[in-house]
Amino acid sequence: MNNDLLAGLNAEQLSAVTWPAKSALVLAGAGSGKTRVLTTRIAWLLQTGQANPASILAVTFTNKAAREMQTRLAAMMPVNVKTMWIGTFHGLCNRLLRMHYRDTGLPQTFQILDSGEQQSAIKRLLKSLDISDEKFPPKQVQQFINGQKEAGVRAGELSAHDPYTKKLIELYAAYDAQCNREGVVDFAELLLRSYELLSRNAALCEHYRARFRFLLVDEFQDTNRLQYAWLKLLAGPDNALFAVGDDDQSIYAFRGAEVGNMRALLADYGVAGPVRLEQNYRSAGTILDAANALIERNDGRLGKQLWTAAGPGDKIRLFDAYSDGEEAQFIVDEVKALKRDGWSLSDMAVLYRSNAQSRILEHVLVQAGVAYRIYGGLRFFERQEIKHALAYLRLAINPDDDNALLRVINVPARGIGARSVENLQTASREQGVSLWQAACGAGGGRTAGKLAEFVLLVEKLRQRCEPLNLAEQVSLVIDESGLRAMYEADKKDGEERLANLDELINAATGFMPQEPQLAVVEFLTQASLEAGDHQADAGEDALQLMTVHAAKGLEFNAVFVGGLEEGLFPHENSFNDPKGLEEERRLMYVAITRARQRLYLTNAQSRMLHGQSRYPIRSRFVDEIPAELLQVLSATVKAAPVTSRSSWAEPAFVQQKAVARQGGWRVGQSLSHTKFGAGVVINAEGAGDDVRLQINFAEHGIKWLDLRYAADKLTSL
DNA sequence: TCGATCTTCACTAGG
DNA sequence: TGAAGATCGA
Repeated sequence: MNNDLLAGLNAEQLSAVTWPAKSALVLAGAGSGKTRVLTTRIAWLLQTGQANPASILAVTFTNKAAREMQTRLAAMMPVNVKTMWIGTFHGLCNRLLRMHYRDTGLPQTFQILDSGEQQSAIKRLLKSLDISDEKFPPKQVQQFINGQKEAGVRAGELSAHDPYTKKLIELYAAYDAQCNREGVVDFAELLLRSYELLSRNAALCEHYRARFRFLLVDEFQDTNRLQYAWLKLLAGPDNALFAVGDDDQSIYAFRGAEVGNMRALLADYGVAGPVRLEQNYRSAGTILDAANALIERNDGRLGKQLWTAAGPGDKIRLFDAYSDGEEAQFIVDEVKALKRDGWSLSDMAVLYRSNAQSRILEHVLVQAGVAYRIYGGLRFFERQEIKHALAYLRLAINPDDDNALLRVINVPARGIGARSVENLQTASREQGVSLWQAACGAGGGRTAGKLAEFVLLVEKLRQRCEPLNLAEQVSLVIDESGLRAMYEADKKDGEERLANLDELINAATGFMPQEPQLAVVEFLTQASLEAGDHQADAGEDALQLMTVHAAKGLEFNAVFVGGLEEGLFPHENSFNDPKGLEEERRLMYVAITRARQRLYLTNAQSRMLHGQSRYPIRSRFVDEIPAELLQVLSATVKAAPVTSRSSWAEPAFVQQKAVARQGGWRVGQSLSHTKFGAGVVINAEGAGDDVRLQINFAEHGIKWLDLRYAADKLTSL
C-alpha cells in the first residue's frame, strides 16, 4: 500500500519523504512539490507505523497553509487529523497556554492583542507614565519589546548604560505588568510564554517530548530565533525535527526571520546536508534559467539549481515604458490580448514591490473594463465595525478589559469625550483599579451621568448575555450597544458595515467551540488568531493584483512584474545594506518563479511617487538576467492593425530612449561624497545649472545637495 | 463633541 | 498624491 502513497515522487522527493526517523533539512525550491513532500511524509510515517497521529506536530506560518496540509492529508489517508497537532506557531502556542493556563499565570479567558491593539496598549502606557510619545514613538517601543521577546529576553534580564535604552527596558517591564494586570498577551508573548512554560516545567516538557516524536516545520526559512528555540525545546535530544524551507525565498528578515536557522539546524542536529528538491514542476525552462542566474549573485546560499523536464518555453518579455501610465496601459493591453487568446484572468497576476503601485493599474483597469482583484487592505476581523462589536463582547465577559472599554466607551457617541476618558484614566491610576472599576465608582463631574449610563449598559449586556448562546450574544451586543442603530444612520458606508456585522453573526452561528462553556473566549481567540482573508468575493474571473510578498506560494500562467526600477525594486531603503539588497534579490526570485508560462518584466522611465515625479533607471535585476532569455518589446508599433495578437510587439530596432539625467547624475546611481561618504541618488530636481539631488547616504541619511556647491565633492561609484 | 482643516508620512506583513 | 492622525474652532 506504500506504493500508492509514494507513486509519482521523484528520487529526491522520495528520499525526503522516506527519510529515517531523525532530523532533516529539506531545501525545497520554488514549485518543487514542497507541500506534497510534507504531507506525504506525515502519511508515510503513519502508514509505516513509525508514528501514530498523536505523535505528530506540524507547524506552519499561516492558517491557510495549516488548513491545506490538513485537507491534503485527509484526502491522502483515512486519519483523524484532529488528533494531530497541525497549526501555526501561534495557534499551537495558544493551545498549550489554554491547556496549562494555571501554570502560566494567565487567566483562563486571556485575550490576545493583535499588533494594532498592542500599539494602543503601549500608547496608553506612555500616557499613564507621562512619557512623551515624541521621544518614545509607540511604534519603536513596540518594535523593541517584540524584538526582545523574539530573542527570548525579558525586561529583567536586560541592562543598559544609555538612558534611552534604560527607559525602553523600563517601558518593556511596565508593558508586561500592564498586560498581566489586564490578562492579555500579544503575539510574541504567546510564543515566549509557551516557551517559558515548557522550559521551566521539566515534567510538562518531558510529557510533550514523549508525545511529539515527529516535528515538522513548513517555511523554515521564515522562523525567528524564538520559534527555532521553541522547536528545539520540544524536539529535545531524541525527537525528529523535519524542516522544509528555501533560503532563496527568505523575504521576511524585516520581521525577524532568521535564515541562519537553516544552517543552525544542520549543525545542531548533526545533519550531513540538506535534501535538495530541485526539479521544478511549475515554470518553463527559460523562466527557471532567469531565476537561477539572478539568485546566483547572492552570497552564502545553501545552493540549488532549479531545472525542469519541460521545454524552454517563451522568452521573458521586457517592456521599457516612458511613464508609469504607459507601463500600466501596456500591462492592461497585454492582459486583454491574452484573454482574447483564451487565457483566464484569474490565471494572470500583476506583482509589484509596494502597494502604492496598484493605484495607477486600477485606474487603467477600470477604464478598460477589466475585472481585477487586489490582495491586501483590511481583513474581515480588522474592520472597525467588527472590532467594535467584539470589544462589547469582551466587556461582557470581562469589564476590566481596558483596551475594549476604551475602544467603545464613546462608540456610538454618548457624550463621553476625550476629557472624560482622561479623567477616568487618572482616577483608575490613582486608585490602582481598572477603568471599569473607576467608572463604577465615579461620583460627581459633568459627565458622571453619561458614565453611569455606560456602566449600566455594560451591566445590562453582561446579565443578558449570560443565558444566551454565542450567536445570540453577538447579535444582542450589536443591537443593545447601539452599533446597529449607529450604522443604520450612517449614509456613507453604513450598509456595508451592517452587512459585515450580519456576517459576524453568521460566523458566530457556525462556530464550533471545543468547550461550549468557553465558546465566547474561543470565538474571540479565533478572531485574533485568524483575521480572515485579504480578498473579498473570490468568485469572479479577475486579474490578480498583489505585492510580491503576497504572491509567495502562489503561481499563475502569466505574471507581470511591474516597477522594475532602482529605488523601487530594489527598494531604496535597502541600498545601503548588502544584506538588504540580497533580500530584494530573493524577492525578485520569488516574483520570477511565480510564473508558469509567460513572464513580463516592466519598468517606467518616469514615475509619480509621493506626488513627485521621479526618473529612475531600470532595475539592476533586469540586467542580472542573461540577455538571451529576454525579448524586448517596445511601444513603437502600438498603432499596428488590430489583427496583431498584441498591440505591443517586438520592434525592428530597439529604440534608445533618453534617460532622465540631471547634471550627469541619475536617480538610482551610487556615488561618494567627500564628507558624507557613500550614497545613492534617490531624487533630482531642476535643470541646467540649477540642479538639486536628493541622496541617501549610508552614514548620514537622506540629504538634498545643490549641485552648484556639491558637484566637485561627488564621485560616481 | 464634532467636523473641518492642517500636518505628516510613505516597503514588504503573518499570527 | 492621498490617507490617516492631530489640532482647532464652533
